[in-house]
Amino acid sequence: MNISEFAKEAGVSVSAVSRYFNDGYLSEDKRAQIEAAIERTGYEPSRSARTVQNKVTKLVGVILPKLSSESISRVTEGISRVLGQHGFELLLVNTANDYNREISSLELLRHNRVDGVILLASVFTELHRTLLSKMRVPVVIVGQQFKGFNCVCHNDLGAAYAMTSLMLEKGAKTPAFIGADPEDKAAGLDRRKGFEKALLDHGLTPDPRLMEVAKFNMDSGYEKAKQIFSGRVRPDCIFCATDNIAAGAMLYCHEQGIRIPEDVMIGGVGDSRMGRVLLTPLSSVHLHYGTAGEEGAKMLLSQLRERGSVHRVLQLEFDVIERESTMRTKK
Amino acid sequence: MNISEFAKEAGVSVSAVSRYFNDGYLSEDKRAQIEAAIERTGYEPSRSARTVQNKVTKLVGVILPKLSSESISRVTEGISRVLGQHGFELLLVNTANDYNREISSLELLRHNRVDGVILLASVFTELHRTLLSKMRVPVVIVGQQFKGFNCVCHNDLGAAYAMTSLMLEKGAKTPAFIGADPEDKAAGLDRRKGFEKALLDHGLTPDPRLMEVAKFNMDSGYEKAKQIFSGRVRPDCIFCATDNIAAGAMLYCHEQGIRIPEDVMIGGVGDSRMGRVLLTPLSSVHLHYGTAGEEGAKMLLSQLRERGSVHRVLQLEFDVIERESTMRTKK
DNA sequence: TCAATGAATGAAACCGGTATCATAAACAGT
DNA sequence: ACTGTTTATGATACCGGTTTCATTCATTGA
Repeated sequence: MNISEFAKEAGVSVSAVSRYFNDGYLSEDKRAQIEAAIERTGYEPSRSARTVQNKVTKLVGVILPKLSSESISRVTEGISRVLGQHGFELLLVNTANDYNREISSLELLRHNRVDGVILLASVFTELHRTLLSKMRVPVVIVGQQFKGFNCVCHNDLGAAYAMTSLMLEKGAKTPAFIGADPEDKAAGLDRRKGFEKALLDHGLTPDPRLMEVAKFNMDSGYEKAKQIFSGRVRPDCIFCATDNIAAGAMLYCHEQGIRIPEDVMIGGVGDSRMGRVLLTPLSSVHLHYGTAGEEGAKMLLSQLRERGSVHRVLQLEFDVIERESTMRTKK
Repeated sequence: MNISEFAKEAGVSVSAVSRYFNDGYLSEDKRAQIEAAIERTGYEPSRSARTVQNKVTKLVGVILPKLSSESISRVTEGISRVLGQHGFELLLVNTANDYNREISSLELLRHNRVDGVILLASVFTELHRTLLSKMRVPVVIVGQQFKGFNCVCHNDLGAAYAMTSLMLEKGAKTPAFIGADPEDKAAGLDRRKGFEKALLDHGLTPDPRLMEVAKFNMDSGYEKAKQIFSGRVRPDCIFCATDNIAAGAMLYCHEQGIRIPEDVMIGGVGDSRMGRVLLTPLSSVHLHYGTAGEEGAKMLLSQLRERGSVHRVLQLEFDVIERESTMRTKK
């Protein structure tokens, strides 16, 4: 059923129906007639037809590298919470960590289809910059800081610094590091910088033999821990850039009979649910993923209200959560 | 830029441009002219305008109760994989376990906006049936079996039966059960039935004092384990309807010095990543969540091709994964 | 009493596309 | 040369809405 059929059914003009759905001048009786007709027929105006005219889709594109990650799903949940409250829906694009798909989905959303975009990317390139600045709709980046764009990010450096310091202050002298791809500025580079800064501030020098780069999963953490422990220098604590990596490292230690925290302390970042039930409960840094999603969504909404307003960067702080894996008594 | 401006820019007629994007008769030179003009201007036809005409949105609505669950995110990943390959995108609706939002999102997607719907619901009511049968677009239900509709589900009963049997065959005589809401037919009711059937087939009778219903999280599993162990009858194995519940139960046992698997075996369902790194690695049943999502998407695509084809139900099988938590030697 | 104001109304133009249609040109068959 | 078929083309109606516009009608103020 289209608007003119419906108008006939309701005994009013097409314009009146349109006004009903768009808050125009309309007498009470017509309003009532239309409401009654809706009750009878279940009529609902076509979204696409409306969009042709007023350019509003009430849809926000969310581009993410994968779904089955606790941090990402928490962010997305935050996004959907806030956008839902404002009558927006989510167009989800899962790039499956594929650089090309990330680029092509940006292309896809460039003109069309969505009112705004929230991007959860890990690695940013020049092509990103080019595409992002060509976007016709507002964009907010969550989880990374990218100059010249609206961002909601975490204090990754501070988080790594805090966790490393915690271990150093418990007496660790030969700290190891298992990090993530440094191309990923937040989880890779900044967390490494935080680790290194903590060492320097405590009178230690980072030892490259005790520093490894892992992938974002447990198995990789396991492998890198193995590599570190097969070297000459034996670490007495390991800072891992993510909880998943830490879990892998912990698994290796348990297998080898290396005691946690007596022989080696382990600290992670992310405060994942898993960390609490690990072989040894894992000390970690809680990042406010849900809040990041919510704030990202709010930022997008405000951009939607006043286009071209100044770019803002919101950095969220963190909480250190200490559990058994760093609970040494000695100072 | 709209189609007529673009047509002028390319030096061809509006019809030619439309034909270019819709595979009609078109000479090679015009095709080339249009391609060149696209290169210059970056023109792309408006989705909404096309939709008004041909009623196709290339959008599939996915309704789910939450995002931050491993099983759900794996299913969704499977869905997005298959739909993406066929040029569809996902309109995600997160109902946050809110019954009303589930209903209202079905209403929302009823006429408009999407070409099809994939529903991951936990509890089905009569209202669901009414709404679902009123849908103008094809619907596929994933994770539950709901008579008269297209479904992709797991063999929940078989999975529970297999895991329980595994423990019984290792000599367990007083099995306990921590299940989920029986309103949830798949994870609640069927898994309980599987447990009970395994007992009966092994000459045992289910003992209501050893059966509890938990929420879908660790804390609840912890509480219910506590409740069971504070009763008179002490179990020698616990079958838990989900890995999360099992993790909570395990946590309680460790705290109380109850040894796993020596004093009590524990088995779960879902084969979550967490299970592998628990205090005691957890035996579980692997359900093919990713495949379920993929098959659901394929089922929807085939419905989209031939509307009104017969309803089908696809039940996926499972794999029992044995880990330490049930590794007793004695028969 | 009469102009001015503002609410209410429907016809028609318009949004940005697609589909239909009549027509032209090119080619083959006889 | 004449007809029939295929390819190619642009004007135009149409999809289902919104918005503009001129017009009517009821108030209000002077």
